[in-house]
Amino acid sequence: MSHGINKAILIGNLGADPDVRTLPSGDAVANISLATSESWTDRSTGELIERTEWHRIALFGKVAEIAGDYLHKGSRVYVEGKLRTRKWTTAEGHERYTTEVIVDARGSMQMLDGRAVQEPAPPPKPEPPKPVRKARKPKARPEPAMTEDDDIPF
Amino acid sequence: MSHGINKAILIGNLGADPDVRTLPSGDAVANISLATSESWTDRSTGELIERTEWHRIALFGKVAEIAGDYLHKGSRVYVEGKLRTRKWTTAEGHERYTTEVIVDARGSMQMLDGRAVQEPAPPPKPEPPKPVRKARKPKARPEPAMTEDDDIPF
Amino acid sequence: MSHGINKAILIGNLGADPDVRTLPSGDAVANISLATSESWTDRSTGELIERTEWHRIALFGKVAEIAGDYLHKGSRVYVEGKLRTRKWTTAEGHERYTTEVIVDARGSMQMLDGRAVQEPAPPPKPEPPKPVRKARKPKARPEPAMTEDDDIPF
Amino acid sequence: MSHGINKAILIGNLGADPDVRTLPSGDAVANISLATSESWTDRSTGELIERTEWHRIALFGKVAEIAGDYLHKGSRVYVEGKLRTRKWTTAEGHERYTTEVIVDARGSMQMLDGRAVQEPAPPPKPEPPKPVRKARKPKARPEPAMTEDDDIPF
DNA sequence: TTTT
DNA sequence: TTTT
Repeated sequence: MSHGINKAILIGNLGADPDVRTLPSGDAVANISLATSESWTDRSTGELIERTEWHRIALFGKVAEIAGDYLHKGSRVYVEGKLRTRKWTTAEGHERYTTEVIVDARGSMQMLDGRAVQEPAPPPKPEPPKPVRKARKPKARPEPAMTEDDDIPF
Repeated sequence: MSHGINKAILIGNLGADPDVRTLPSGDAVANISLATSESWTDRSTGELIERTEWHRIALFGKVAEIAGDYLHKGSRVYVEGKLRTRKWTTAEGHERYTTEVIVDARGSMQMLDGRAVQEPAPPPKPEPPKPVRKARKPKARPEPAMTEDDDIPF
Repeated sequence: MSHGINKAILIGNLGADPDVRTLPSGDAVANISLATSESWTDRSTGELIERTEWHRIALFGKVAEIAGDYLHKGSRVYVEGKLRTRKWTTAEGHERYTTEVIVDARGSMQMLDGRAVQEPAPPPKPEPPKPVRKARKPKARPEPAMTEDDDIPF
Repeated sequence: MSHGINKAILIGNLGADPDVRTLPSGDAVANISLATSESWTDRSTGELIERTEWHRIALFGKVAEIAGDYLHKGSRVYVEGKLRTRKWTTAEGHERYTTEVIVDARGSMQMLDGRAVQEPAPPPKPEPPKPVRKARKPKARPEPAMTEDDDIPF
């Protein structure tokens, strides 16, 4: 029952370790800062220009736990989510707006670094929460066994 | 030579007529405010919730001109671009950040309303041969009348 | 636990009414043929060229029911799904491969036509019975109640 | 002037080295076979299922040359292009259809392997700026030396 | 500020 | 035919 599409697709590297917290509901939230960059050659000078863009990403639920467990500063990830601009208040009481990419059960995150454990694509779920509490400790998890038996058309 | 993907895909409605300006370079810039909305049923109350998200879009060049010529308040559009957060200064001299979706020659915009002239032709490309046919010059045609006797493989 | 991204995003018009069936499991499957087109000006002749591409889409579950209820020949839709190439056998016993865009609970479909609800379809023509289910008559659904006073940043 | 969106976004691994050819026009074409996979846990048996999908990709022009120079069997890549189903004829004179993802100047390809490196990042900070700086000319053979020491605000 |  |  929604009209409209709101989608962001990013591939970039984390500027710092994820900031993981647990909501009162028990759900995890992970905030990460992701850098994407593009470069081009200046037409007049001929020099190569590079520009880096920083994105604020907020992951919720299962994907937040995975982020907390496996991502770290420098990690390269694929992220798919939706844009959300939220209002917040500075310490001085001033209102500010920040735009983030929200990755919940409808979105997805995938690690693109060498070795990594990802996540099964879970079905739809409603919405992301808000209030935040404390961080949680990352835990090392074993690699899951994989099976296969594909039909290969080509 | 860029590493990273920075992509936003939106379908929504304009909250107001486009604000079109001309840069010193002569290029056009169109700013639009786009609403996307999503809705879901609250699990506890069972009531239908709707949430609207507003996006700032900045179109450049040819696509900005098209926006200025054909879009208006209420128009539904598809927009593909990249995220960019830029710093600006308030009248009081305070710094602020705003995130926008930039639609330039690498991005695209398409009108989804009834009648319409859509997107500018894509950049140079070495296309492979294909079943091709001529089409009439556009210029405000009535309805897309999307039925044809194209060769349908299935 | 998946590595890789497999995503297709299409906006186009249906070449025919959806073909809706019910699986033994009771789940619905809707097959639609979707046309997307692109056009460009030939560099040498200067004439406008248009090319139409036809896509086979298979929708599953809830979205298949919606397709059956509201889509018809000519409908414009947004579709997001994954590519799948499947093997099938011709009446003569020859193997063939067909690539489709699969839209399941992880994908999405959205109608882009003005009014979602179309007029009742014409009476069915005499045809041999099959595991085919007629698309249900469009039922007028209640307008989603507007709630929420979204915080509007701009 | 095109109406419709036809987009495919894939991240996967090459099943074999690229097949690169030169068209009569002098343009390069590279064909690659890309595997994406998804996995899930079977609800009844509880076992982990994995399914691999193979995609045929045809790259044209500059991106085809890059593919030929740097990609090889096993390479992980991001690919964005459009779907195209083309007719061809078997040695026995039978018609067949094959769907491919076409990556031309409007599409894009990015290598996700090896040294697509991250760098030592500076300490975190509150707000997202956006620096622009020069980067060195890329060299043309060995490895795409995709690395930089971006200034990271977080 | 949009739209359904 | 890839990868984890």
